[in-house]
Amino acid sequence: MRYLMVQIPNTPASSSPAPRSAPTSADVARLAGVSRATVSYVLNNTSAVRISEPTRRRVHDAAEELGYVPHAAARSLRAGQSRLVLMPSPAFPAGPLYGRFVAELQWALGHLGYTVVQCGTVGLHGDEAVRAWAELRPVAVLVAGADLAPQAVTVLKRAGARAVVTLGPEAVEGAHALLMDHTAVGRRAGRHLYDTGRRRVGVVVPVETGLDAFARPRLRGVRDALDGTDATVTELPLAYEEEAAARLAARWPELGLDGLFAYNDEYAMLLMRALQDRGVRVPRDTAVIGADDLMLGRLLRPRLSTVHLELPSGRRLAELVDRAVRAPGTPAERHTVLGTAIVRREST
Amino acid sequence: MRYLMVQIPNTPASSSPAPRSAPTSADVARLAGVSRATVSYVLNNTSAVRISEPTRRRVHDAAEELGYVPHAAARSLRAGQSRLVLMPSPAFPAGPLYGRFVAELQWALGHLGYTVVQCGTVGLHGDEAVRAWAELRPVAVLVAGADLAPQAVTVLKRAGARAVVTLGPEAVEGAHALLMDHTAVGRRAGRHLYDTGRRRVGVVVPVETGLDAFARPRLRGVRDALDGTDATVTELPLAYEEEAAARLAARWPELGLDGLFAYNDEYAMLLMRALQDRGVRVPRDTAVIGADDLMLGRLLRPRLSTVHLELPSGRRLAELVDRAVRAPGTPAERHTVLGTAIVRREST
DNA sequence: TTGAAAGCGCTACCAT
DNA sequence: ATGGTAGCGCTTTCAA
Repeated sequence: MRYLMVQIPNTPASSSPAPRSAPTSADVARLAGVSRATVSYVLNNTSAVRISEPTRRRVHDAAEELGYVPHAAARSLRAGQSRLVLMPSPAFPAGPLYGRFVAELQWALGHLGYTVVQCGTVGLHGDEAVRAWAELRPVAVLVAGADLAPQAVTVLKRAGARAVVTLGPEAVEGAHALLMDHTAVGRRAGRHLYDTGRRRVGVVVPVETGLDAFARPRLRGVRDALDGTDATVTELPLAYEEEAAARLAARWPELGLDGLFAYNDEYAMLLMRALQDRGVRVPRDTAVIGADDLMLGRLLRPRLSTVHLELPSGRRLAELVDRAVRAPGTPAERHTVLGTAIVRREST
Repeated sequence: MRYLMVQIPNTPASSSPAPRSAPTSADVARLAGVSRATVSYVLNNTSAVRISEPTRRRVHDAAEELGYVPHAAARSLRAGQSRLVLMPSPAFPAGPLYGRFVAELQWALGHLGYTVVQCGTVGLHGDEAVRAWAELRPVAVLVAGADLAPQAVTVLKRAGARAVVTLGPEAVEGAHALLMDHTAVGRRAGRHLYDTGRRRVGVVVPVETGLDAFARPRLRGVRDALDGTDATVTELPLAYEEEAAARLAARWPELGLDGLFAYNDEYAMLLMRALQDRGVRVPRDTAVIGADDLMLGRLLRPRLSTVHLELPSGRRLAELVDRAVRAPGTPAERHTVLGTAIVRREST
């Protein structure tokens, strides 16, 4: 292998850009004694062009020697398209369910050659947030939760997003939708409580902002399930705090409820504990069911019945994204993807 | 306001770049009847240049009319530096503690003009992952957990990262370190158990990969605290599964332990439940203490004693990053940032 | 006060 | 099989 003297790279022509030392493809070309074009061909394995084996080796060696890492921004600027998939993190604290889903999705999209990044939204108004996302020119945007205006989709698409996908209770004009119909969760729970003989059903609705998008449909699902029966539905606003749960539990006798759908397993644990502390027997006096099928439900006594949620497969979603990116013209798909199943344990 | 005919932007000179329609600053300039330079001056509020008020208005109006969003990649290419702060998400499922910390940090860095993104690491070997990060040319990288080779720091710095910060039990050569000394957690727990009269102490060590970086130091902390006393320390490997906990609980009589530090509140809940199911009385037979001070600890019966963790303030970390970015020459700082405190409830 | 133009790093077209 | 080169969108210097 030959070694050449290498110039100090990036001697700034104008003084303003901060001097940087990351080796560029020009540096690799110089060291390998070839042109920048050849470097590009070799490192990208361009099939339309044949490069001789010795040249290939020289380029690879030079790249390794310099620790060359391509510049994604420059590449996507030239390509007119990035490989970036943007996932705004939801406003509410994400549970393990969502965490696993994201991990699986990142893995699948990674294998398809995309770079997935999550970005926060805290402290930005809707418009600002969407602008911030659009500045990154992602090739696709996946939004969990429902807070996306149709206009936002337009902005993102104009900024080059070839796929905008929402995961949430409602579809948005112009965007692909993975509809997670949370009324189904409520319907399952309501139906289960009814089938096990409960007639005065309370439904916890968290007061925490950001959870509304899920809590409202879950409540409505219970109403749907019990509509036209002799059962009643009582809405129970609840903050995720011990004191709030204790206050609610104190009112339990006057509420006279014999069934409770607690929004999810965590709120169920919170309220069930408060109820037990007040002497309410579960399930005899009041049956309790949660949702999400978290580990903690199995550890409670009585073991918590729950609505198991089947989130969409990350692999399938990755394929949807890839398809949409490759054929951006196709109309927005809508899939209903939320599987639900009752897991009956001891609390109902 | 005047309107001009606007050309179809981005008529591709060569056919290869995918045709795109995002308006550029040139489009804004055309519509406003000024040069691209003027557009840049106005939209960036460049103080070195005075632009007349009417011109400003025309530019702003044109930008709004077109829905112009600047192209971050082009900007950072020109600037030689991005505003991107990269946070690789930890391999293990992140709890609410970490979630709040990240949210606070994003907020603080956002206010300083940075764009924070989290990127996954699943399915990539260490080298590949670091390369993938480096391609994005982040101005700073914040790594939680300990899996960062000194060589990785070099790669990132050569790729333009002006600050590499690790948050974890160990410092890495060349990187700023926010040292979270988890032995302190173990020491607190061990000391507390000893002070409350326990002498045969078990310490849960999760078998889940990725947790080792925290579990080992916590175990060592307990050993440190009890070293030279008449107390014994028993290491208890445990998977986060009911069956594993039941198996461990079945061995409890032969283990003869009167104190337990369960790694964190979740493992504490898991094992405490299994112990109670086998008739072990908590705290009488065995005292149990967790860590992280999660809500669920307050809901258990007996209420779970725990080691409360004080994570570093997001705002302070944001300031550290900003300082490091502005003055990249400064030597790596090391701060010890993990506050710990015993929260004694009923389980000890 | 504004405009022309260079060039950041990269890739793909068209020569050689 | 390789090299020259234009140009992606942006900012900033220098000139007008």
